[in-house]
Amino acid sequence: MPRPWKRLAGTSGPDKKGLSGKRTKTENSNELSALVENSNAQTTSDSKNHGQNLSNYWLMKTEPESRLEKGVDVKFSIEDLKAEPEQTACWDGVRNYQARNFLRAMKLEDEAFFYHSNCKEPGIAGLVKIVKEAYPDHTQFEKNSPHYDPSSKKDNPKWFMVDVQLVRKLKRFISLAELKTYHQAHKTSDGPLKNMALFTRQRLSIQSLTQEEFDFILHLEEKEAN
DNA sequence: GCCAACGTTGGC
DNA sequence: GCCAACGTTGGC
Repeated sequence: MPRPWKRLAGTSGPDKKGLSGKRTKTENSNELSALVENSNAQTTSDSKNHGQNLSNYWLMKTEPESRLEKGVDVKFSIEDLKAEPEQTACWDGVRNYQARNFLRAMKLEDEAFFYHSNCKEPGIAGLVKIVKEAYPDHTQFEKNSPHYDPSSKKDNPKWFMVDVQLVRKLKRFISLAELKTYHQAHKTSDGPLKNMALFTRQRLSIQSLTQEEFDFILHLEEKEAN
């Protein structure tokens, strides 16, 4: 899959409109995954939201260090997001169906962890929220974009993006190494991170989290780093 | 529709 | 920079 990064919001004026997410407190992520996972559905199956207002939780990977792809720097760190107008950016460049389907399942105000990948210190740097639901990713039509997709047609776009806004940086950086320690421990203790997608769906750039996973990770910022 | 070859992701 | 994991492609 393509990279997760995104790039500026400038090109796409974020707007807001709204709705709320859903999520039942049971296995959400699993059921959500089941709904969303492999379908290539094109139409925006308008949200399967039974009128609940439960939120979904996500993890979105981005590369905080410079790397050129087709001559274009794909770097996008939490500091880059912070520097954007309204601290908002569009999340372009996702070129994997499963990740795309998650993007399309995101609802306004859903929260996501902002994850730094492919870098010196991988891990969760901050919290963002969805401020614009899925709409076509314009970079798929741009020949000079590293994410140009000649097979995608304007009247039937393949790839989508959302806009995210910084909520805040976490009080401390939560490294992949730390999360992995918990993941390993939880596999035997039946703890909240035992099935975390970061470890079980290694290469997925957009992942969904259960409420338990989200809450557990968020509470880690209050503790000392291991 | 199988599956080998190939390309990408991303930690280390 | 290496390379394991795993998604995608395309021949058959």
